[in-house]
Amino acid sequence: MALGKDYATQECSIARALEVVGERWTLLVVRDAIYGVRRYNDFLVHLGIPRAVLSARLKALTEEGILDRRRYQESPPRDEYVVTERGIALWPALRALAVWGREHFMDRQLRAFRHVDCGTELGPYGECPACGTVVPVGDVVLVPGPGLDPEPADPVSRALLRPKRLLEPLVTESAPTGESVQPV
Amino acid sequence: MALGKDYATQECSIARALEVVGERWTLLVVRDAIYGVRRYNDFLVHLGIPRAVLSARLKALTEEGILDRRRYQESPPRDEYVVTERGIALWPALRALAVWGREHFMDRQLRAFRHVDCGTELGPYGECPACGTVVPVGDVVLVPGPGLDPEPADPVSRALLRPKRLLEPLVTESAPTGESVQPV
DNA sequence: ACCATCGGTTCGTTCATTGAACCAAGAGGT
DNA sequence: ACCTCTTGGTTCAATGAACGAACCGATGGT
Repeated sequence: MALGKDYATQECSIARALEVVGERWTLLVVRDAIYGVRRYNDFLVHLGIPRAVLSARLKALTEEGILDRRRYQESPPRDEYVVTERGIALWPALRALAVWGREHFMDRQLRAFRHVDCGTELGPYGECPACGTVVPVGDVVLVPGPGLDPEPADPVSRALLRPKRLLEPLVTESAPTGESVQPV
Repeated sequence: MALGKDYATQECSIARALEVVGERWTLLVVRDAIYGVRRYNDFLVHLGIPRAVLSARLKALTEEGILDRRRYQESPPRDEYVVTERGIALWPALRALAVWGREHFMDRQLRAFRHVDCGTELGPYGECPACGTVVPVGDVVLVPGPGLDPEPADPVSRALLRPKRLLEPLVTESAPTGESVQPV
């Protein structure tokens, strides 16, 4: 989708990749999908993305085989978007971007990624320094760091305040009406 | 530049990175800079990018410390854009994108990256399988593969038909060599 | 004097993004 | 039956970015 008209003249697999995931928001959608976000509304509130753009991105990512749209209940028919192997394969690229962004543009660490087997923080290539192996995405735990807003507005960010294994579906506390919260 | 307005709400180093290099064309400019492209006109013809967009990207990348603009001759005053350490640090991300793009969307291999010391093709994380070390970008050779157009239109693509060490300034047919310029 | 090159800027058109409004199919309560 | 809420969208006018062609200015060559 990403403007194939021009990138197509490039004989380069980087350009080819960017045609697929180079558009605005796209990589953030994939990131969220790997974090376990699956529902339209969760993407919406977590990303703060316009609805029309989200619909377009989900559609394109599904067509490219990066997300898989599937029915998760029939009663009111509802679909969820689950990241595929092809989408999971973007993890090294996302991780490299995260390492670069943190190294060069962030003053504090927001989150860390740890190997679920031993708790060791992953190295720059997604490997576990203790075990000496590349850790599969499903064996990575996302743990919140000290620099994170302790009371974010959207339920997805709140769910991510607790350690979260990647790829596992995210459960948000969907509380429709009044209940106990807010000690100021 | 890259739409900080919205991504800024994201507490995430991936989003932060994409604010800097997530705009259209930006990562391809960085790729070319790592390949050794330094001159405005070489970027222009190799990327097929509109001049106004190229000017904006070079300016933004320079301001972010990813490129360094420096005078390489005085007679007609001419500047070149040289990739900095911060830009070189994007190499793992570019490489991960290239691996993903080739794996999932390309039928043939266009180029290969080899370790200059031993000629071994790099592994997915930019490591040399033979030497067992991560290869610094300056020790990588870009070699053309079989699927490449043998007679491309622009001089930059033609120059890249021969093996080319990364980071070394690219010399095109018409351009004189910048002999006095030495990296640090 | 004339033309070419390099590195841009300017400008009108086209295309994508944005945000607000609207829509529709259940589900649940009264 | 009726009203209302939730979920997952679509539509639309306004804005902003990208595109491509034209133009510009400094310099060098003939």
